[in-house]
Amino acid sequence: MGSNETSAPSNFIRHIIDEDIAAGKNGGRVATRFPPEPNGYLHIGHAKSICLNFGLARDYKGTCNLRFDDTNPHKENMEFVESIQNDVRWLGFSWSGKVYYASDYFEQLYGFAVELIEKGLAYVCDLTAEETRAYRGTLTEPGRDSPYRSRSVAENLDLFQRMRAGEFADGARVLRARIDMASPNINLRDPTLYRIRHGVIHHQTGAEWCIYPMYDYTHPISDALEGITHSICTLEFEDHRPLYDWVLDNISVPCHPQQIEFSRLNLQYTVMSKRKLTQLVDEGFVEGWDDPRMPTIAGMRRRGYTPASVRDFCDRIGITKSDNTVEMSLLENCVREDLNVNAPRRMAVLRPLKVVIENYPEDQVEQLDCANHPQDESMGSRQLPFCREIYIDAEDFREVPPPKYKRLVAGGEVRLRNSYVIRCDQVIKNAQGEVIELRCSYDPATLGVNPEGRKIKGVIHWVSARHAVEAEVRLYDRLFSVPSPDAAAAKEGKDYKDFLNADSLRTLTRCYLEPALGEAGAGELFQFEREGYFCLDAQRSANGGAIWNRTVTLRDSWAKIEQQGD
RNA sequence: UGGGGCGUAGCUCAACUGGCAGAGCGACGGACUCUGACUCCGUAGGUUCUAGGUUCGACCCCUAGCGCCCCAGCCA
Repeated sequence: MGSNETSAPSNFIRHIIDEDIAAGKNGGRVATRFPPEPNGYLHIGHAKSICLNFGLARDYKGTCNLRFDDTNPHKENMEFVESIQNDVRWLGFSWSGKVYYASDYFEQLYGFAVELIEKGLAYVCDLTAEETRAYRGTLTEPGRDSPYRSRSVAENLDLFQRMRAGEFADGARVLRARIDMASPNINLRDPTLYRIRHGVIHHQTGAEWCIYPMYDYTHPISDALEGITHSICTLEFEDHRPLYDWVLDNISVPCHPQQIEFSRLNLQYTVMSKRKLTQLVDEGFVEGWDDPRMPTIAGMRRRGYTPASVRDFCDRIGITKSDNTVEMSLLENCVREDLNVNAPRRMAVLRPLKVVIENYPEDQVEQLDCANHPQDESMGSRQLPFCREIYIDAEDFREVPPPKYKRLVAGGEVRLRNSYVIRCDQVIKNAQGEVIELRCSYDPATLGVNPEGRKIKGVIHWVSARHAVEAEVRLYDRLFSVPSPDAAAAKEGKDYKDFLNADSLRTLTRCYLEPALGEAGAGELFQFEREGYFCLDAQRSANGGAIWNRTVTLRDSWAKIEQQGD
């Protein structure tokens, strides 16, 4: 849990709630709900909604229900039901009471439909889907009444009962609200309330029903039945609010929740629609819903994001009604800020270059005591073996250094982090002229102290070649090569998948880690000094070795300097 | 050419409902440093979508435009 779990920043929804409380509305009670459909994994956009709804309950001493909006069994399943609960819990929230399902209300929903029929406000319509569309009219032209609109109450009651009894085939009839086919709001042109779906096994209700209620009908009633006070959803449902209110105004429910809409989150260099994420998974563009490149909660967890960092992010982006696309750097800042404080330091060499310290005794090994965190003594220390052969990162040596380079160069000196100062005496190359090994010498007087009379500017990380543990390291980059894949696709007449970043995953094998990392457990996070933050994957590599996922790099001002030099 | 929304710094959001337009992130510069990290200090960046109007005074109120998003599932 985060260190400073205060209440979230204010926003227009909190203003509304403040006013409601001041006015004594709902007896000062605040009840929200998070209503996902179990047809996919939760993503960072859902996290925004979760933090909002559960955060409201937390800050106003109210309640927040977890309710599955499970009215379309064709697309839903238990894997999603379970992953969603998992992800909400992981984010650090607990729902009030039991887990709710819209399907819990199927019987009541049916009863309210009968009530609407009896009031002459709903009718069974025999139009096909195509005919219904044709009768609906267009954005600029009104629709026409269905020929079945004026059926008698008795006939509607009989037909609806027989729909439930399974007498009619899929698509043969639907139950529709009787509102206004000429409404400028298309959602009010006699929307469908129930459709027939034979042969699907619902994950909660099995084969009990062959008619299923629609979202627009189910949602307001579920909210009212649960005594929700503020029903918060995203902007695209704004047009549906009159229908939400119409349903509640015309049936006998105990209360009338207020629907409030806010804008969904867009994040640069990724996509957020469940349809697209499903496609990336199903068509194998990523390894699964929890692929660390995915903007899913499961993916971010596997990548090494912490719950606190995700919550912090959600607090910082705010809640408004404006369309928005948040920069990836904000998300990255949130993880770095958390991990900088909480992740123990370790050393790992990702692109090994052998270094032999020729003046160090062949059979000697020193155990160096190293702080686990430079600013936090309470994190303790660990032993780090040092010997004659070590590995450094190939990037930390240049035969011909670029300007401002302050790592190891031929004939130059550098500080080995937590250890001695060494000087490069000889560069050994293979037949192709590639540097394959360095011969160095160390200054025994530089352990824990700076050398006399000269300033060593560079500090590089290293591991003992004799003691290192080997591992696979996966470096992740943005999933897409453009900030807004959807916009780019639309503009260039391509598919969003055409903008997938081919280098979003770089796998490094034969990386060498300091021995202490050999004892890490799955999910553990460390800062590999000078490289970034890394998380041990629960999976093992093909040869049974450890896999470390890079959560995020360290901020890298050298990369900028280097780029400017080019 | 219907209906519903939204326009404040590069990005995301504030601005006590009419009283000197701010913050976080990012960018740039510097200090410090056994992580080119962290931390610290500083700088730049605004016609508040535009044009009128009301007012002593407008991001806020009024009028007219402009731009962008959403809606024609028996999806949610």
